[in-house]
Order: sequence, then structure tokens, then C-alpha cells
Amino acid sequence: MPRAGLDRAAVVALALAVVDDGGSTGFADLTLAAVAARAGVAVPSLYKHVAGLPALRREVALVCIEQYGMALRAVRAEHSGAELLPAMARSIRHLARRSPGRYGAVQGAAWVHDPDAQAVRDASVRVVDELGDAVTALGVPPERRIDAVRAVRAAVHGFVVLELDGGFGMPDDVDVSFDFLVAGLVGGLERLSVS
Amino acid sequence: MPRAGLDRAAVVALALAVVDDGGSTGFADLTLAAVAARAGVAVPSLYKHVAGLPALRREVALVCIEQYGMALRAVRAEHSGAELLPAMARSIRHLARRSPGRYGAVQGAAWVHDPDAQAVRDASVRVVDELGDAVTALGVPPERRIDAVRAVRAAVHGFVVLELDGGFGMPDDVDVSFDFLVAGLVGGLERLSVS
DNA sequence: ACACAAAGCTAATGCCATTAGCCAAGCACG
DNA sequence: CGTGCTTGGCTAATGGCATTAGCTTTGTGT
Repeated sequence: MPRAGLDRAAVVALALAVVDDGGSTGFADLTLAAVAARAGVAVPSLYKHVAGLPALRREVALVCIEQYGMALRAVRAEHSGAELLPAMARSIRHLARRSPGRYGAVQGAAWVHDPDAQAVRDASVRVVDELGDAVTALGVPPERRIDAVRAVRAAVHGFVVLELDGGFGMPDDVDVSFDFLVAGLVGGLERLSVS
Repeated sequence: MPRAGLDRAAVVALALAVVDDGGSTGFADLTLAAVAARAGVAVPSLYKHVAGLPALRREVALVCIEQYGMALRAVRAEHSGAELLPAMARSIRHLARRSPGRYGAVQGAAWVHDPDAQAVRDASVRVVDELGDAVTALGVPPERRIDAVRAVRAAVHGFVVLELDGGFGMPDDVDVSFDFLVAGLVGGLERLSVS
């Protein structure tokens, strides 16, 4: 029987493929059995490369969060000033729609109290910092920065989650609603810089 | 062996207790085994009262969504005009913090494409209608009503989800951030009525 | 050519949901 | 009071999953 030639990275890549194929619940539904099937290998063989399902989830989440952060950094390289925040918001939604499973991996903050997930936490902090720069570029004063970032995260994340779960029953144009939300957000934050 | 005297309602009540004890993942972690243990009964006995785990989840979700809707209706009975929306937002967050597991049940919109979940969908629609009334009371014009409701849902839901998952790393006062978010939301929507 | 580490495997355990089929409790009616 | 049926409980069996233990084979490095 020929070897499959797996390694840690290959297993994570297969897991990402499973997540991608699983729609918006792809991450929650991630299973060692599915990864093993895709690798053409028996389930216990995976333990030669990853410590178990929770560890694999952690690795997958790390990749997804880093990808998320890279997307935001790319946005920052191409936009500035008041354009930065709306561009980031659009980028986040775009990412979530293109890879709903991976977006789900970014969410599930089981990491918060997991001592083995420092890398995941660090990556999350970098993402939040990007958003902080964007609100600052909007003129938000430093003492409001945290509140502003929280508001942005809440609004964008909430919208995306509701959209992915099909929570917006009406067929009415969701793009318009998103632009409306972002415009309101930007307007509200800009007014902070003058008042 | 004496009978346990269960019925459908009792099983759902036990399931709600399991959800309540399970923190913010209580709904996701709901298990027939846990319910059976609490009932002092073997797992298969539950099938005499509910059709299975998915069905039990549906029943639990229905209770939670109706409770959610009742809370909003209670708010509407006590507030009006521009005070209605902020009061509802606070009520939603309060509910979520007091019963994170139940809030999780409201979320998981697996119901959207489940033919057996019409009652759940109907209850959700009633909740959204409450919010629609609140934005209307703020002076939002009818053609913006849908966008406004979506923005409110996204912002509040996003905030609550991030808060429950511990997604707000900083210890900085989360109450202040929530008030900030709600104030921004109300301000943005009010400006629609004049422009 | 040999030895040893790494990468597969099978077998076994345990937890969960679900189905089938058995048994006893309690009520309903003669 | 008894006879019997409905009903709510049970055990046993099946199948999916994760995990652990321990065996075997492959490849590589010397």
C-alpha cells in the first residue's frame, strides 16, 4: 500500500477544502472522518499529523484569520482616509460571501480561553488593529477608538452572519442594505470628529 | 419502576434547562443524553415525546423566539417614539446576557429551509415586525424601513454575539460601547427622516 | 544491507442518536 | 372487580464519530 505522503500542512489544506465545501456551517461540521476520506486514509492516521479534532480546528482557524487579516492589509494599501473603513467593510463581506465556511472559522471564539491558541488570539488582535486604524483615519478621537471599533465589528459581523444564515427573509436587495449600513456607520463616526 | 410522568412539554422544559446551564453554547451542545439524564430516564424513552434531536431543537427554538418576541412587545407597551428603538436594543442585549443559551437558539437559522419549521419562521417574522415598528417610530420613511431594520438587527445582534463569545478582548466598559452603538444607530436613522 | 523513525493500518473503547421490539402501569369499560 | 388496551418506560442493536493502543510496512540514511 503506497503512502499518501501527508504532513501537517497537507492535512490542514484538506480540512480547509472540507470547510469550503460545507457552506456556512462548514467549520462547525468539520470532521476527521471527512478529512480522512478526502486524503484517502484511515481516520487514525491523521493523528500522526495533528493532535486531534480541536487542534485541527485551531490550525484551520488560524489560517482563516490570517487570510482575513491579509485581506484587510491589502485594503489599507489601496485606500486611505475616509475611504478606508467602507472599503474594509466591503472586503469583509466579500470574503464572507466567497468563503462562508472560513468566515465561520473566524467567528467561533472558543479560542478566547484556550491556552493553546495564543497564535489565534494574536492574529485576531492584528485584525482588530486594522479596523482601529481605519476608524482613526475617519477622524475618530482616540478615547472613542475602542467603542468605534466595537461598533464597526458588531455592525459588519452582524450583517454578514444574518446574511449567511439566510436571516434576511425578504428578497429585497441586500447589497443596498449593506451600503446603507456602512454609510450610516461612517456618517456616525465622522460626526464624532467634529462634535 | 414508577413512571416519570413526562410529556412533550416537560421534555422541552428539561431541554430548556439544559440549554440554560450550557452557557452561550448551550443550544449547540444540547443533547438527548443530557435531557434524559435530567429526566431520570433512558435516552430512547424521549422518543415517546419528541421526534428526535432536530425536532427537540426546533421546539426549544420556538419557545426562545416567542419569549424574545414577548420581551419586545413588553418594551413597546412601555416606550414610544424615539425611545422605543433604544429600549428594544437594550432589552435584546439584556435577554441575551441573562440567557445566552436561549439567545443562541434564536440565532441558528437552520430553520430557514426546514419545511417543518413554519412556526419558527412565523415567530421570527413577528420579532422583525416589532423592530420595524420601532424604526418607523423614529421617523424612518417606509422605503427605508427594510434597510433600517436590517441595520438594527445586524448591529445589535453582532454586538451581542461578539460580547457573548468573549470577542471583546479589552476589559473596557462594554456597557459604554453598547450605548455608543445604539446612540449612533438612532442618530443615523433619525437623520433619515429629515434629509 | 540494515536499522530505525515515520506513516500507515486494524482493533478496541466510548459517546451519541436512532430504531426495533419487549414489558408493565394505569386507565376504561364491562 | 377484572380484563385488556394504550402508553410510557425499558434493553438491545446499529451506525457515525473521536480517540488510544499497538502492529506493520515503507523509506531513508548510514
